[in-house]
Amino acid sequence: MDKLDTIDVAILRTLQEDGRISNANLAEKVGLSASACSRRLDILEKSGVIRGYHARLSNKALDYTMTAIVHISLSGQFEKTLSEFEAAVKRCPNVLVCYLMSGEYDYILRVAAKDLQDYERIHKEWLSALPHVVRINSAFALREVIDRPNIDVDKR
Amino acid sequence: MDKLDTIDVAILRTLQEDGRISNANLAEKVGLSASACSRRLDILEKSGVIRGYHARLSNKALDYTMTAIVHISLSGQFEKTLSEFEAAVKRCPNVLVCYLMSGEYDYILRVAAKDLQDYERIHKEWLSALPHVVRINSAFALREVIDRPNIDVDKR
DNA sequence: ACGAACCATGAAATGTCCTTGCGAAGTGTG
DNA sequence: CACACTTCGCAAGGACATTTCATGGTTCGT
Repeated sequence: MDKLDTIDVAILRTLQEDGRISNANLAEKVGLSASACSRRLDILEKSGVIRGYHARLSNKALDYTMTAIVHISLSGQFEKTLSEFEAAVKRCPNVLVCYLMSGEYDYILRVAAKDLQDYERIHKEWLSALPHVVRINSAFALREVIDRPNIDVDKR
Repeated sequence: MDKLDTIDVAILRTLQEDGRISNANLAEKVGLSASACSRRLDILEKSGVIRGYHARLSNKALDYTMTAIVHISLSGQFEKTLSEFEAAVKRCPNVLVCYLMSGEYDYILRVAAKDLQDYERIHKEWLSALPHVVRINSAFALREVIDRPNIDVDKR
């Protein structure tokens, strides 16, 4: 993808807000004909600027009301240690986010659980079983203040 | 929404993976006629189980390659203190996630930046300006190991 | 300046899709 | 059994997506 012009950004911004808008409505919003809009969208998808479309589900409706932030330290920073840990953590379905970090802890995880009892199970079955871990620190989210899927494209 | 049956879960799982699939293809995948599928989808959307559809953009393509995790402590836990802080943090477009937490820090933020210089600007213009803050701790993500939009619906 | 190559566009056409109405089949209850 | 209730599939009409094609604008090199 060479570069994004004003219309591309408008398309991205619109699809960020409503990923299921029809091509016809999208075209009208960004001031293009349907055909031109369809072609540009095709390019944006194929070039990788748009990585996919996803339904955002209500965790509440799915009974996942609890979010835990878990800080983890490993016994070393060797590449083998890291990759073994990462392979294991990827297998846990309750881990939604995992970053290798600079700073005090090596990894930060966001874990979804149904309730405290469910988290206890996850901690026992998954987190405790992760290799090379020397320290785990769990904290629980009391309230979700912000949860944006992406940064607003306007601000790029 | 009363409860989700097997077909509902199949619909949700499919839309989580491909939020822009046509109703006809979706119907075929879950083993329903297009009309029945369209009606069920309508119910799932209106009842709030599906909170929206969003295009997932390439942060790389948008030049947002840097992720910072910011821990923040406030001077108190009074409701007024919290709500003033939250109102302010919501205005910063670079803050993608913000949780009120139990534990050592009061809030955890995920912040998107273009590079270290951009983060310095965000820190100066936004984070330092947040009210009631007594401690800020920034750590940077070296690698994104996992980034799932939702928990896999199968595992509920 | 001129023409060729290139690119993005809008209009039109065609095939597909979405939604609504309708009747039928299944389920639970009095 | 009879009734209410729900969900289904089918069909039809209108909306939509995508391809084709001709046009206008821009960028080159001569």
